[in-house]
Amino acid sequence: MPSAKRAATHRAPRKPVARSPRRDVGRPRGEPVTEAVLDRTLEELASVGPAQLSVERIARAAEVNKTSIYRRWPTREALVAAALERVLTHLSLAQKDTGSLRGDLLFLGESVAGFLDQPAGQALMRAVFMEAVAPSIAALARRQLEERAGSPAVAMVLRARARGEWRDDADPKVVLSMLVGALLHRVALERQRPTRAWLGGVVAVLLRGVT
Amino acid sequence: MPSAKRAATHRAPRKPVARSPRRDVGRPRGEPVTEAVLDRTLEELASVGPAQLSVERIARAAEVNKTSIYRRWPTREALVAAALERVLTHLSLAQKDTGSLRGDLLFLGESVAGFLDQPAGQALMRAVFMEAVAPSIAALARRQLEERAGSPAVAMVLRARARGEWRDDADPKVVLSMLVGALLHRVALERQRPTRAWLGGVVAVLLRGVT
DNA sequence: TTGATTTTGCAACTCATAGTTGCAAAGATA
DNA sequence: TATCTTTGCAACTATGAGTTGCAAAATCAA
Repeated sequence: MPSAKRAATHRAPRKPVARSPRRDVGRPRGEPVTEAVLDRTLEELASVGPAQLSVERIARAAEVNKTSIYRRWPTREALVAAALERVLTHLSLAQKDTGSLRGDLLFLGESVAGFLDQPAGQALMRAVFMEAVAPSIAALARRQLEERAGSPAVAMVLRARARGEWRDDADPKVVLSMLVGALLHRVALERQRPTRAWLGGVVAVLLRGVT
Repeated sequence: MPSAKRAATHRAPRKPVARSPRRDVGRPRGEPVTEAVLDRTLEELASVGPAQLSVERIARAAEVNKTSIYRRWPTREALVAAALERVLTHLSLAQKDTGSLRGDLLFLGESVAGFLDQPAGQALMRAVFMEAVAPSIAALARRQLEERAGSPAVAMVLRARARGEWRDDADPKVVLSMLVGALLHRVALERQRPTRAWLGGVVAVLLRGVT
């Protein structure tokens, strides 16, 4: 029974103000716990969605006590936000200079499609489309996505422009939103796999539209 | 205190089997109640999203007792499904023969954009992107959307083909998904209004890609 | 007007889950 | 070994989903 909340007996406390805990002593905070919980959260998010997500179920699945979750993240929303934030910070869309705009577009499309196929991608997509999960995290997601997806895309367009494959009046952001949007339509609305043949059709239209 | 659950005193009941209630007598089921509840449900769905949707709050907002809701729809999911189903059955995308493919595409795009601007459109979009709301209704939504959006689109493509504005190897469904997908990207991800200028940029790329 | 029939509001329940609290035990450092 | 922090555990409160029984209201038919 250490450190009664006031030690009301004798010897006044050294520091009556709330001191911040020092992190170099004591049992270390288990990284596996944090990781396991966030992983499970993502899986729940991807499978049942944010509406049916249950902290107690996550705790059971991660083999961790519920209190250990609430000690790290104050609310369910914060937990979801943390899980999504981790996805976002680890997100990096691959880019490659294939030598042709067609090749670059195909590569980018397959990269996005691959991400949307993972639990993290599913979870993120749902979160972004539902402001309600957590407005702040949805905003962050939009910012990060724009940033991460933006720079490879800009580079791609610059290369294409140098090769004379990109007309001046075609807005890169519009074209990118058409590619990604078509993928969203295919995956989330039609619930069909974005096959190579399908992606080829999209890229063909974009190519003619842009050169 | 009428109709004790068995009338255990005298005179055996005429029909011991459970008879279905006849609908031509008694107090009629209030249509305003149903309408108000579904309207409020859509608003809730559009504003706070399916995750935070509360039946009790809907009941308060619709000025109806909670039990009256549960007597019509057995669960929260069923309520959401009913609200969305009503949207779907009332959904009809306007179509118009403007005389040119560019005009037709612009009109279709603005029609979709207008729908996405309403609460019903917001609610539907969220539901479709979250299988978790109700798998069955999400599936229905996809089917209906394809059906409703498909036929105007097919007519549009036929007209364009007759005018020689549509090349044979361009898949109409792909092009449609690019248009709608770009709109989704713009509205849900970028959270920006699909202005006429922006829509013009999309249509310009599509036009060149398709002719 | 009365009786039969159905819907509605109301209040009181059960149950699951979000979130909290106090304490003892488990690890870690010095 | 002494100190410190994290963890598990059990018990708690609060809220909202979904249920139930009953009285009042509304409708039609005799």
